[in-house]
Amino acid sequence: MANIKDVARQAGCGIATVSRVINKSGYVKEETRVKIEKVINELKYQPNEIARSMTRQKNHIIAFILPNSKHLFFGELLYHVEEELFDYGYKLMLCNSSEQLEKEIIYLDMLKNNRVDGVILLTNNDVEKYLNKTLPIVSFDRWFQDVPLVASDNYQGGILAAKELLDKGCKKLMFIGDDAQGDFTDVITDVSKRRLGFIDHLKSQGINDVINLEYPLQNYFVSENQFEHLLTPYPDVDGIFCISDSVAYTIIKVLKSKGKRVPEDVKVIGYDGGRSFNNLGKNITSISQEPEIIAKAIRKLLLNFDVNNSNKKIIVPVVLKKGDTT
Amino acid sequence: MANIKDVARQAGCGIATVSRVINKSGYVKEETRVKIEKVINELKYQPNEIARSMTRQKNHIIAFILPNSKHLFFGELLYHVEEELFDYGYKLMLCNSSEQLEKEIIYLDMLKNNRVDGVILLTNNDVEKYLNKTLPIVSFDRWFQDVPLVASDNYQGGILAAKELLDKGCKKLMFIGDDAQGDFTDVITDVSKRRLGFIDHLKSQGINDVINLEYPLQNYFVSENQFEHLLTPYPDVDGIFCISDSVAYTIIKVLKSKGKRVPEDVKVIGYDGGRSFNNLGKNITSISQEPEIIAKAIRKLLLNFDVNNSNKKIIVPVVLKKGDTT
DNA sequence: TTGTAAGCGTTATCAC
DNA sequence: GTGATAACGCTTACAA
Repeated sequence: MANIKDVARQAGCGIATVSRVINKSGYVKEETRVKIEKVINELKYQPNEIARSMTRQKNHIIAFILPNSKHLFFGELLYHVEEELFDYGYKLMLCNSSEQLEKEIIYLDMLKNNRVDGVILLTNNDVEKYLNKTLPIVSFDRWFQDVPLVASDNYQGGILAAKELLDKGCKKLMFIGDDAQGDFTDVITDVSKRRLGFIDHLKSQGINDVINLEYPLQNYFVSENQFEHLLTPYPDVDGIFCISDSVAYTIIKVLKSKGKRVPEDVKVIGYDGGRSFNNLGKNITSISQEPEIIAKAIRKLLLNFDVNNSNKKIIVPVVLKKGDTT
Repeated sequence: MANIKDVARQAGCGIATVSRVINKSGYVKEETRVKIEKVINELKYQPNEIARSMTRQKNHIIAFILPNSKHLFFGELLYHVEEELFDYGYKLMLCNSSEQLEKEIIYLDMLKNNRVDGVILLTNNDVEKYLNKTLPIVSFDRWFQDVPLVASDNYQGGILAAKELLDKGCKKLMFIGDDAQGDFTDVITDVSKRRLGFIDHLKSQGINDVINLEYPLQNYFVSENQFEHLLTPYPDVDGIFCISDSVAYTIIKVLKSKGKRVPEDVKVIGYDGGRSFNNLGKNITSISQEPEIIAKAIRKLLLNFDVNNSNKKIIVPVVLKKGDTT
């Protein structure tokens, strides 16, 4: 494979001039430029990106640390993030953490040694003390000290869900989620505002007896058994707002197994847009966040990263998408 | 950030010795080794991977070119491939092609310049002439000249589907897919063996009037309208084998809209394992391929790549997973 | 406007 | 066992 020296030799000039041509930097006489471009084509020369990274000490790669790519919302987000970065000349390195703190730590370390240009972080773990403050990092949905944040308007999502359930005449309401309200972890997740918005709005309407359920973080996979157990004490609930579509889906199955009809007996709302579960049966009514818009926000924060202004936030809007479960 | 020179200076030795210690290569006196390791810890030294890549002219990164990460099966495959590579010390670069040949070509070029260690290719496009034969490549489900292949046992999958439909008493059978049988593309996809296995088995049972439908490649997203149109001429079909779960799902919706009951009136089988569509309603009966096993096969072929033996194949087994649609 | 040369941080060769 | 030193292929002063 031809290198910059070959081009210089063939074109009868110095390598610096070739470099100037490739990078369109500095002055080059039109005549030499043409000559060099000709040689570049003949030799099919293309600059070695590793060598370029060597001088920059950056490799134009952005790493995305996330639990997995198996859940639809993550897969979607991943897709749009990659597209967005591609448009800006960056490549994406995928780092599945499987929600394990240890793996996140290993990755964070590795990424530093690899001199990636930045990291996107999506986690429920308390990685705060492992974050290298020199490396540009953007977090999604979880708040860390001095780390820029992108989140959907979780609070508003909670309000929208509350309104919908009230509209549909629900009397006995419940919130259920693993959104890390201090009982089980110290990480501050923006996601917990779904719960807050929900409860606050109901309070504002004079409803104070919301059943407020929390269960431990579970790597996003929850069993029916677990929910069965949680729901049993509340047979008269008729409206449930779930932290995610995935939870809503499981809850609906549990309700069915208990002989409840959805939405006739109990109305259920999820979060994420319902796209993952609009399949053979019902569509879930869901608070929808747009992965494409989130991806753009992340890219914006990451590529304009500034150490002195690292507490920026972008909150992306949400809407209620009516399905068949309310 | 400390570099190898700092360590050498601090330890009072040459950088070559430090290098030997880091890489556990060559002889180093126990005493010096201990001394150097001590300094490494003190300075929190970690080798710069870009510099390492510079000498190797390889960066320990494997790229995965695939249509997208939004479809569950792709998301799953991606997840397991990343895990598998991680275990072997490689990182994964995600390259969404959105099924566009142009984007695949750009990526192939880019990856060459980035000196990735290898590429995993999942495409329906005819990229054959853009494949750099010096770069280790493994293809999934599509056959290219001199490119190692991993595929599920598509032919066997077809047979299993045929058997199941016959077992369940179907009389009028149909195959439907975009599996590139020459009418619309030149790429040879292993996937088309699903069709072959299905039809061959039925023939062996004396059934020769299988309705054999093909439609153009569609970036994996197909509309109900399209299928509605395709199915209309065949109102008496009572057993359909679909190229994928995604297609099966849409077909089922179309059948329902036509007033057919599944599985009472028509039985439907998908391909991929049914995991994507086991949601609020029925589970799809499906031929299941295990992404985890596929990931291992890909890793094996890729990391043991040998130019002189580039026509290796690994066929991974499939099973029929009974759902509610047959 | 152009060329020389000094990095960038490793690994690997080759004397000692 | 160990240490100079030459690659690896580029960018970027600095000099001309």
